[in-house]
Amino acid sequence: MATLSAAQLRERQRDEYNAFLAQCPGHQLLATLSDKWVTLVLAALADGPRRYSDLSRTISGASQKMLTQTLRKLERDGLLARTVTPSVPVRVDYEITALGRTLLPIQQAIKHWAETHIEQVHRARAAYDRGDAG
Amino acid sequence: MATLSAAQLRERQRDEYNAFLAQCPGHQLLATLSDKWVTLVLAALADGPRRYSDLSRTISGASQKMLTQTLRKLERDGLLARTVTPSVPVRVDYEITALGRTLLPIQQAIKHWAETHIEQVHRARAAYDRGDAG
DNA sequence: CCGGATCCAGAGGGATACTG
DNA sequence: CAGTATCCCTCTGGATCCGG
Repeated sequence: MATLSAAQLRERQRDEYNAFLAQCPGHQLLATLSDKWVTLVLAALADGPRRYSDLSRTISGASQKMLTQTLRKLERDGLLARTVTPSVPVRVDYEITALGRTLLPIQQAIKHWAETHIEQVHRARAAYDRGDAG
Repeated sequence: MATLSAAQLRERQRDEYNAFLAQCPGHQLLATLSDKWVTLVLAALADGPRRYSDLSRTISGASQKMLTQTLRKLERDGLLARTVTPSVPVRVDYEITALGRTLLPIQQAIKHWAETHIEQVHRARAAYDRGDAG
């Protein structure tokens, strides 16, 4: 019998690729960037430090779970800094780091491409949905 | 009673934001870019046209469902072109479009940032996971 | 005030079988 | 060869309650 069935082989290759993806820097960045709330958080912090509750109000669509989770992830990646002031009700401030700031131009580039080409994309979609072949 | 409970208000704001996201060009692009297979497909087609089965072999981790779905989405967005040759076994070729090519520099920029800064991120993560506060 | 823990629904992704 | 249709399962994201 063969060492591996076709299905097993495919599965292994998929696993290998997933393992590769987990290592791939580009994909890690993409994963971060495309996170639903990351862009908002970074944008909110671009102007200066903010308190948790402040962010929560600004990014009003996010549940605290998601906001906290997003902030933790960004903090872990060194993209923003968390400062706890042990006053009586605790006070927590978040601030974008130098590393985090280097990400802003990338976001701008993406935004720029998107704004420049989105109409072409929309036209292509409209044509496709009409059933145009050429 | 109040017009809206706090929960209802939050829900509405979340819906509004989701609606906004669906319209936001930047996020649409991010959604495309961060799709698990898009990068691979675009990269595979950067050198020239390819047949479906060829792509399937190159991107061996993807199921046909995912490959087809990815190709369809990219075709719909006008990022690549699909050519059907009605020979006896049907032949389908995929080719990147001019619009699709303008995306490659963005991918490169992302890749570049990632490769340049990933070590800082990894160090930050290691420090964070060790429990370093500062 | 900040956020951890738990539970739950819905979307995304995959295996398999079938069609032109 | 190049898909389409179906079922299933994991994984993300959100609500809610609880603790420091």
